[in-house]
Amino acid sequence: MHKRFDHKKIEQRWQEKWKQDGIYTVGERDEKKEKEYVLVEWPYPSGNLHIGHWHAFAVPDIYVRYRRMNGVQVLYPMGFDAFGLPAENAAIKRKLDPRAWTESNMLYMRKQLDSMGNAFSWDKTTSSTDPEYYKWTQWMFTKFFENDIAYRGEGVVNWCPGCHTVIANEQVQPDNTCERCDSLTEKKKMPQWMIRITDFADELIDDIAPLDWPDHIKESQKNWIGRSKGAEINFTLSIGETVSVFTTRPDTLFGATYLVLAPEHPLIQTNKNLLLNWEEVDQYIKTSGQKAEADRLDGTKEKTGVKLEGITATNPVNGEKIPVYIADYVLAAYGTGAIMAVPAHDERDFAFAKKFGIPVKQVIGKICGKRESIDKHRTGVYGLLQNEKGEYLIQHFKKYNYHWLPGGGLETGEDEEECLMRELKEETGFSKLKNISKLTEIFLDYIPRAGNESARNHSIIYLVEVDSTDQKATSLTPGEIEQTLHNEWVHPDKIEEYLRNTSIEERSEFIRTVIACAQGKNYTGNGILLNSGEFDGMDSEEAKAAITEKVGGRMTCTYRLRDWSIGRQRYWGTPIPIVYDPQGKAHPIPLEHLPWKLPEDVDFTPTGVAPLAKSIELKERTEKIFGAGWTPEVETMDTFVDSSWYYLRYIDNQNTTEFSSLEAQKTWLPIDIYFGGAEHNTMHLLYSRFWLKALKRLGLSEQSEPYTRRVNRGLILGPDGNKMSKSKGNIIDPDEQVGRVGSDTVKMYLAFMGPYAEMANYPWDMGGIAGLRRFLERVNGLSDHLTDNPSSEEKILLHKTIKKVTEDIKVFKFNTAISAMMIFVNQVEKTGLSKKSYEQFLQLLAPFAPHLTEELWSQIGNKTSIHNTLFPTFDEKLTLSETVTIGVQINGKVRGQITIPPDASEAIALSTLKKDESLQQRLLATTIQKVIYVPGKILNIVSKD
RNA sequence: GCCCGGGUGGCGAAGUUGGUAGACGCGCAAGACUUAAAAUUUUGUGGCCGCAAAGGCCGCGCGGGUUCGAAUCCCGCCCCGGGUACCA
Repeated sequence: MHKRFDHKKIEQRWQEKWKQDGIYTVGERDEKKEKEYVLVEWPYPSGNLHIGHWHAFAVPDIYVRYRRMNGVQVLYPMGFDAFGLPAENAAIKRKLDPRAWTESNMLYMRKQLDSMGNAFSWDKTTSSTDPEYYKWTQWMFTKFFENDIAYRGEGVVNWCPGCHTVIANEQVQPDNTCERCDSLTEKKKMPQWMIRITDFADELIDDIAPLDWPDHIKESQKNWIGRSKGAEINFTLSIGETVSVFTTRPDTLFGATYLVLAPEHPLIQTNKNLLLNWEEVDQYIKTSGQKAEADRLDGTKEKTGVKLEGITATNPVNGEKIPVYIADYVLAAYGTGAIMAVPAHDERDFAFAKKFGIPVKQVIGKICGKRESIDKHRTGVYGLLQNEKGEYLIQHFKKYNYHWLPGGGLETGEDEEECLMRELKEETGFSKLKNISKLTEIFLDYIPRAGNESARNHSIIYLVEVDSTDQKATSLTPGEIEQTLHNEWVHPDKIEEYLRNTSIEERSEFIRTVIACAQGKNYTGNGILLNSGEFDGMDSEEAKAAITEKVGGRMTCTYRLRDWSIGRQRYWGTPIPIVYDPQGKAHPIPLEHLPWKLPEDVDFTPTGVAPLAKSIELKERTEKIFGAGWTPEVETMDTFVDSSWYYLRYIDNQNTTEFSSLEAQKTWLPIDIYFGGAEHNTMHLLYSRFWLKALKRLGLSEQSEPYTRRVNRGLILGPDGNKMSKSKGNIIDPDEQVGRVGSDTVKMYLAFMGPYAEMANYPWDMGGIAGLRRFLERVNGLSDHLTDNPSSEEKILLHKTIKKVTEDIKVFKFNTAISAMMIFVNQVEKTGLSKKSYEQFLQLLAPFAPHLTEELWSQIGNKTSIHNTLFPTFDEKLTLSETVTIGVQINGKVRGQITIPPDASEAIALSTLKKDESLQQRLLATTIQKVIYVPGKILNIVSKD
């Protein structure tokens, strides 16, 4: 029965009681219990909790409470990531003190967080802006500095010439202008505080494997680091300099037809006097300097570049003189900032070479490679043309697409081979073809035909020998090479062996490659070397090392990952704890002077000078402590630094002598589950993983991976299906919702929207939340259905429900857990339930609706909290069904159903089937050919009319 | 562009070691209660054909394939979202 309740009163009563009794206080580690560290990403105190915060914190609380009720000591801390740009912007715009603004926000948001009624471990809280926190951020930085993990280097920034300052990527508009003053911004190299994360790149990749993370997150991390193995090879320039290039494909060195330097490459500036077209080059450097990296790498845009007139390079492997270009598709920060370009085997080089008329030289051949669309050339005939050297050229003959279909090709009196030979000659222009023979045939596809039937089609590969006197077969002109670029000559023994030993799938793959070739794409895979002197016939992989060795290069790895630039010319951040002596040398600030506090006498209006440089107090403080002429570092740290170690502070937040004791780390780490948004899957996760590894290297931690498990959640959208934003006016205010329907309802609605660990988008639905409120009101009325004569069905249903809820919580499918409880309530409202079942049901619901269940729990006379009871368990025997209804299919179409025991034999299934009249009628009309019976799943009768 | 996700009724979704597609909730429709409305409650509810029942056909972004059987596996596309190194 539906029964309204006063959620405000209930929530207030129990939140106060819980606080009073401290039931969620973690305190010391209780060794009698299992531990679980559940972490959620700490919020930025923007001023108001939004509904996304509820989704992020209230829903995992279900899991936390479930684990608590399993007797686990759960750590579920919360704090604030409170440094950052918004506070500073508020300060500039509204003339507020960033600290005052931030602290009042935190105070208010703390109240809002309390309204969730979560089992937060508030006794372990911390905040990045607390001097007792950033003291340790600074201290760790000084340790990194002393151990060469942090260093003064060069980084690329967005420079706004109008504001005379560095601006964030976010402040750069799509047309590369500054959002504040509309000046055209540029990329500028500046001295920067850097962290040597690249030193840890291998560990960061290799240690991912054992983690219990979704594969796609591991994948993005690996891709972000982007380790590629390759070689560094030196090319000598005609001006006497040497350029080192990085290539992942040293095996293609014979195919290098030009060299490309990044526009920022240092050799260009040092040799500008030798360039015959310096003005043009200089102009190009300036233009590309304005482009965003993503634009430079955009494969759909036309490649740009400038030839360096007056310079050539020598290919070390064959002495060929090749031209040198600068082009912005080469990045200064990646590899050596210079590449050898092999247009035949790299798509970008190919596009560039085509545009600039540079020769294309093919040096790799292979049978299978990159997949391309097969829609246009689904089927047809493929010839392997064999030249006098005995090599094969794979050729796809489009003209014959329909040759083997009824009504195609054949002329009177011709057999298939004669027909093919005649048409091949017409198609290829080869006049002297001989000895055609069928080599293999491959099922490629079904192709639709007029009417309903489809024809299974063959693709057929013929071996066609080309007469050696046929000029065309032995010397293709450059134009023809361009045209049939990726029809590859392949060594004969390889191809025959390949075709003999491959599966249908691999042969299909082969055909697809052939099709790709016919479409004029270039080939970027591995293969067998051609046109490569003494290396001809060698396998790509083998050739990589061999060629590198021959030219005196070295095998090496390079990473897409760059060192982490952490300096910010901003006020509201952790001050970088460095002072400079009168000679300008950097010194770390010793622990006794930490926290090195943010000065307060600072004007943050952007004037082109870092805000801290304007502080007289900071300057005086520095001189007072370190001596006359000493100056402070005026940059603050990237906020990603603050959030790289907060989980270490939570577990030892009162420690005044260490950032986090080894003992605390041993006790609580690693974090068992880290809930968070997909937006943090690459950078934050990588930075914080790095941080722990760096600490370990310095002996400050014994751990090497912080997060055992990572779970991403989806995104809550506005009721209109769009992302919530002020301008769209579709923001759902959680306070308003909680005031209207209560915290339990909001929490359960968020949990009910969809599976939690799924990165989907969920629009807010006002009707949907009303449904959850109704459910809770029915739960509130459930005590009216108590009966002294419970049925056995009721008990079975309860145990099935416990089982379902338990299993679903473990995999964060709170939506289906709730649905199971709804089914339970729907049923027992009709049939009644025992007091014992009622109690167990409340316990089952307690993690989802902590306030209401606590209230009802006390109403039936319990004196202690429901949240300190043990979660119900189920009896497996009671959850097993005696019968199951399965579908009956006839030729794969569902025609009825039968009810039989789950483990019934096929004979029983069939005899049951015979009792069903309408099914029996159908079967009598046909001849049964085959019976497929999967117990508990399906009975399928395959028959023929 | 590149990397990583997502796409199933009017809506949120269930169902994935291939086995009755649409549980549960919302919405909608009809009935009960009520002077009336709200609330509550009962029943129905993927689409099309059919008065109805029976039944049939079609349906999981699109196009193909494998299979006795495909939302699920394979191939090729389209659309939407997140990240892209100074937003956090």
